[in-house]
Amino acid sequence: MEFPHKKQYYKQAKPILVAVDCIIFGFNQSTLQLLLFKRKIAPFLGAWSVIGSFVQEQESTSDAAIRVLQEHTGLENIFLDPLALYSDPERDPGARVISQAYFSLIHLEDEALNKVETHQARWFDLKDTPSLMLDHNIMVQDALDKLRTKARYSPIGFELLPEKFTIPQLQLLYEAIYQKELDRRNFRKKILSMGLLDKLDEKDKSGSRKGAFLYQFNAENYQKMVKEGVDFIL
Amino acid sequence: MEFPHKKQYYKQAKPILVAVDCIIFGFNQSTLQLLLFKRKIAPFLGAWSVIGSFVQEQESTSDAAIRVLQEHTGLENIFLDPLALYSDPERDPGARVISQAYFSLIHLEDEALNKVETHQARWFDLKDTPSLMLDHNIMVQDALDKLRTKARYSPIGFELLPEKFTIPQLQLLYEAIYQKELDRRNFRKKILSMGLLDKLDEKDKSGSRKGAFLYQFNAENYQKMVKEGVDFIL
DNA sequence: AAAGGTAAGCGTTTGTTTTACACTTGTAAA
DNA sequence: TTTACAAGTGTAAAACAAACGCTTACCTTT
Repeated sequence: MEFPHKKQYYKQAKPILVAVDCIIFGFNQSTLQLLLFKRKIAPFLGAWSVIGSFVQEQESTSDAAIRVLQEHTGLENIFLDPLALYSDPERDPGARVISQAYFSLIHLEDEALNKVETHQARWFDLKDTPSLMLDHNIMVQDALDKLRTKARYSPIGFELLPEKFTIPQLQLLYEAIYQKELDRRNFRKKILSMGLLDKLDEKDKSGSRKGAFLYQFNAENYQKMVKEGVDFIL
Repeated sequence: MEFPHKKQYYKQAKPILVAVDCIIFGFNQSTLQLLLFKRKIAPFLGAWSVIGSFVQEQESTSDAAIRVLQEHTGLENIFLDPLALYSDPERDPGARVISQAYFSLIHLEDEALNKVETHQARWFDLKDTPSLMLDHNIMVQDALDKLRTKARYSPIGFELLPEKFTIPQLQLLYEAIYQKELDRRNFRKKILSMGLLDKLDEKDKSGSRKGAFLYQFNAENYQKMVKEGVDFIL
């Protein structure tokens, strides 16, 4: 079916500015980090905010989110999860703007750290986050809630760690997400029983004299589990 | 802070038409039902679609969803859960329109049934759903997936049943959602152990000679559970 | 008035998962 | 070669889930 004259339909409706905002979490040693940058346009010029942009005419909101992440941080191939649409008519005093928020988790390796810093973005320890403009504080809180929920039924941890990681590292991450301590032995047992980790021959000795074996996430098995509808509750 | 001249900001950005669509599920005896209506504007005049509308200048998307549900069905005080934002530039050949979908569950009592039918909307058995316009088929599928997921960690069942209901009724509902049979005795045990049901003195004798006791959902206990972070996995 | 049929409701047994906690191992530094 | 310390293994008790047999209430049929 062809619609050569798009403009003829929906004349009575009033268009609205649409933006995307990305709440990006990273994990470093034992703390969650949040990616922020200094706003470059008025109003709120110079205020801290999460990374965002307006949605252009020929892109979906997820395309826009991918684009803006690339523009502001140089990062690519990052998985973005829709968080919520923020649409209060009064949320932005600059204009009627609705914003689709996305959230994402990334490996905090040296590369990611450096790329980001050369693009006017900055990592903050989640506990030292400055006050953000507009409703961005709420977005971050919502993203945290969603992160915790999501961590219960999806192997989210692996998105936040480097390709090779140790079990104690993985545990620290879950402890940071849930904000509570877990039993070392039970954690190991449970996570290994899922069959999602491939043990490597290498050890990481940065954490102890003995050193801890490195593991890799087995994405193939994970796909199988998802297909079979298996739960991933930690 | 005052911004008397809203128009001066964000000049470079291009506004987009924003719509809401509501995927409304009901439950009747033992089958899930879907609320649809015949579209009244071009393009796709006369096609079956879920209930929707454009978002107006001074309302949030959730306000718009509540409004449109009221306008099309006469129903009020319905809980609407955000589903997803559909933003593909090509999704509507009539214009660039993005749509925030909501989904909701309602009690299928006589009142709701009748109200709806006098407002040009119609209930379909989920299995007999006609093909829908645009991406509405996808929305319905996404809503179903979300319904199943949500049913795992939230006492969603109670939204779909009348105020007073029997345990066998509740079980039929869960069986319709999960599409599989559950053990009568274990279901009863588990659901009662949660402390979310208040037993009444009345019986409903429509289903059997013996009759089944009616129960009510205890919203207060549920709030407590949510606050304490307890899971509700069925 | 008694017998029969049927869904509602209750309890027990068995197997699995979670929790709690004690002990052993490997390695760099003293 | 001893020490310190995180990494890693094992096990018993408790809680939970799955499977399934039996009893109860009440209408219908005879």
